[in-house]
Amino acid sequence: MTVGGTAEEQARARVVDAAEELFYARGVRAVGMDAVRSAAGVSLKRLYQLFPAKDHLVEEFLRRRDHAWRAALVRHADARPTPRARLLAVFDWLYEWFAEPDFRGCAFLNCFAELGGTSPAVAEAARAHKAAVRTYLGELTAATGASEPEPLADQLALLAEGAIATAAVTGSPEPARAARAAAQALLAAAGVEGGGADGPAAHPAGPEGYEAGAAPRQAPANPRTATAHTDPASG
Amino acid sequence: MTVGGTAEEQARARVVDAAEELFYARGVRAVGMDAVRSAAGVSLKRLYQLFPAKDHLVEEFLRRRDHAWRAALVRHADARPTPRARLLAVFDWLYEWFAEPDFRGCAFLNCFAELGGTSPAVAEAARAHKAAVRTYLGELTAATGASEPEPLADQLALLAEGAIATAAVTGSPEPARAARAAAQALLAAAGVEGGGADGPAAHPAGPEGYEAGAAPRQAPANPRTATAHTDPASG
DNA sequence: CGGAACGGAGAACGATCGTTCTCCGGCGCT
DNA sequence: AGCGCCGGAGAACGATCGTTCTCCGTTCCG
Repeated sequence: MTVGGTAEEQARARVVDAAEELFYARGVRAVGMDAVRSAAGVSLKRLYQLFPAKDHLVEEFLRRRDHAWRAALVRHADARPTPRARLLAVFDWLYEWFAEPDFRGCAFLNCFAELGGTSPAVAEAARAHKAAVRTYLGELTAATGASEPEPLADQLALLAEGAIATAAVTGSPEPARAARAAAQALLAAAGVEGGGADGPAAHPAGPEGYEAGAAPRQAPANPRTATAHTDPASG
Repeated sequence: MTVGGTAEEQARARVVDAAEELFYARGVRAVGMDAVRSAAGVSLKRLYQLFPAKDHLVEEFLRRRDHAWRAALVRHADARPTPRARLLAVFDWLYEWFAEPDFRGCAFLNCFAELGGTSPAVAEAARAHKAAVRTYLGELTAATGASEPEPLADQLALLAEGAIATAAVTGSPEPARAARAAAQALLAAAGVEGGGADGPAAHPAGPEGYEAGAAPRQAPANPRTATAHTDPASG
């Protein structure tokens, strides 16, 4: 990890990696700059050369997380052959994410809860992230040919959001299953039916049509702690 | 507000009122004990007599919020005549709550995000609150006579949870409407249909059958900042 | 009326945190 | 070799926070 690039880029990457892990696991305010420093293995002086204030580091953390998280989601979903399968794959991906041992909910929701009341920048980052995800779901929904895709996408977004929050507090990945089932019902009610089998609901990802090519691959989806499966990058 | 009871009880109530408002608006760690002290109008000495540590105050805040929030929800929903109307009324009540000017999401989710990673007590409080809400939705769902009430209740709970989170970050109460529509679709798919009109979806509460009697009224649902409507107690 | 217990106001203390500064060893250049 | 610069390690500083302590006016009881 963090190979290539100038020394400064490597240092930045290591710092943001460390910050991401610590901030996500314990919350922003519970993590001191010194903890980031020692986890990243840089000197305090260098840390402040790279990020003149903790706020900058937090914003960079959120920026990176947004890119990596959405890229991983898109990569997983866009590998499916049909629009309906892509939508349902979103919930399969959530299941994998929830099952990761260090899953602790949505980093944006967490930061919003902690800092959104006092930091407009964090509030805006959370809002932008959620809007981007909602936009992606809107595209997937429109592609299904549903009669009214926008309200349906709103509803599917709520299911995903609720699953994330519920999985976080309960510690169980099951909410992803329930959300998937609900999404299926809502799609059916909107006239979007699956061919025969519904694809893999019981286990992670099906073997059908990976590398379908449409994935934007916007961010490198950092290989830190690279997990075996398609790496939900824990956003 | 906070009339009756011994002086100690009044002081406790004022302190928890102040803490609730401050913790909810700004987050727990962003609020010092001194801010609670001056907002509650008690001396620091008395504050520490009542709550020997900040953790105790946080836990009391969550305990009170859980009771008040669920009591307000139950009071609103149980006033409706049919099980199906009660379930949908949950989302109407969410709409009213989201529309309150100082709404900032679910206090339990916020505290979990901020402290759940380091405080097992807070994590457990959040888990218990969500479980209690889910149980209530389960009862309402079972009363509709739906064929498989438990999975359906899971899905409805996800919709409510997602609506709360989405309303918090977007600042709009609309997610409650989207969640209500989705709930209606899921109920219909489960064979639970409304008689004719769906009851009041466009505006707060219908005038039908208040004081239906089944409301547990477990907590006084503190009258602080008493809003005009049925007081969703901002949980 | 005297004194003792009590409560309020806020200073004080120790810890932590974000941020800056100092010191020092190593490296390149002449 | 001698000199100067850069980066690392970590001490230091000021602010804030949770918690405790001190001081002082009031009040209640004999």
